Amino acid sequence: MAKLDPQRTLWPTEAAVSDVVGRLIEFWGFKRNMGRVWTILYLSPDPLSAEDLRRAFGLSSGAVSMTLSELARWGVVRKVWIQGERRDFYTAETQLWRMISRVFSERERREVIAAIDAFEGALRELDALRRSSADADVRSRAELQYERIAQLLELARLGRRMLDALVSTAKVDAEPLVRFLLGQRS
Amino acid sequence: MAKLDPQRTLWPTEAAVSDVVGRLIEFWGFKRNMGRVWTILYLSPDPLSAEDLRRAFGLSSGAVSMTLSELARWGVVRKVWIQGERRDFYTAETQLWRMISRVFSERERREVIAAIDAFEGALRELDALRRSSADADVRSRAELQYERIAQLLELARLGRRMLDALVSTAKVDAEPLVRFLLGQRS
DNA sequence: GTTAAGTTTCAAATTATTTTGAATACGCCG
DNA sequence: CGGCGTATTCAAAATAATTTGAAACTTAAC
Repeated sequence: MAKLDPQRTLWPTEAAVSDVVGRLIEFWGFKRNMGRVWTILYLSPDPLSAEDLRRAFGLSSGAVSMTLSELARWGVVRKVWIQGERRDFYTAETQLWRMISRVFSERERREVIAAIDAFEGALRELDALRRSSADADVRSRAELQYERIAQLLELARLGRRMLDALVSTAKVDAEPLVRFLLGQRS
Repeated sequence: MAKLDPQRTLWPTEAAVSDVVGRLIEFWGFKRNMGRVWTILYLSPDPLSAEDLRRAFGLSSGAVSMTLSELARWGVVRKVWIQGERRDFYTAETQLWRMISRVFSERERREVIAAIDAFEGALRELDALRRSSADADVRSRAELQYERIAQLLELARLGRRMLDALVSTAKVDAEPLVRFLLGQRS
């Protein structure tokens, strides 16, 4: 019914771009197929069905289903209703910046916060130790470790601030950050 | 000979911190053991031998050797000579910021640059296509893809600028960047 | 209510990564 | 040179991650 043009085979540029995005994303800790599937949706003028994607990459139906639902969980792909079509169709989120900030705020932030907690806990224990231990060697080792872990903590907090800045910037508009970075180099 | 105190067993804080760093680093695309080993070296007052590390984590000698040489390749761990000791000893790079910027500049940058190249190549092809194709549908699809890939390219370039800023900042001193980020939030 | 197209799930198979440990290489010392 | 203590390498084993495909499930249409 919908005048979709379910392309059978990928254009060379589509193949190349989806591949490079897949690689980038894999490097980033996601599955390569997530990047490839997202890219094809992103480059498609119309929403595509699971079947279209299956054909495009020669994946199994199961793999496509799982990849799509994972992409949906990250909010980078959406299901869309198409008038008079039985099957589901999918589109990519096209606001790149929003996409990235969502992932940052959900995933990276969680990791960094866990690290911060662990560092803080370790600092507390080492502080107790350096005050209470009878053994001078232990005290001095605790001292050193305290200093070093404090450094790690500082770094982790910097990371958290960066993520927060990125995310809150993205909520409004990417421009300010972009402009800052441009300025930085000149 | 050297009055090292090759601890047999890790302190709880060492175990906890090395674990969390391992996780963070794994998340970042390195092996967990790289993070754990680096951390123990970082928290040690004296250089440690491969054997010390093997014992600390219960790894095989092969694994330790490989982990250390990988860490050395990334420049985050160094071999040190110890007077009158036969075996090799290792210390961690303690300048965290320098460490990170080295990894960024070598690894992330490579990836981003590859992506930029691929995007530029795709844009050239699509440009040719939208000018030359006889088929209006093809032209309009090429048009759309051109726009979208241009977005990706812009993003990738932004990423490259961020990495460059980070790295060049780190070369001198992390402070400016830190201060900027603090300012950003206030 | 039944059928059929489409989707999701999940255990098993495949594939990729990491670890082991024995063999080999290295380097120092007498 | 030869022996000893270590370090490195690498094929095989273990483990982890991904993919498959068939069965179970959902939902729209009749």
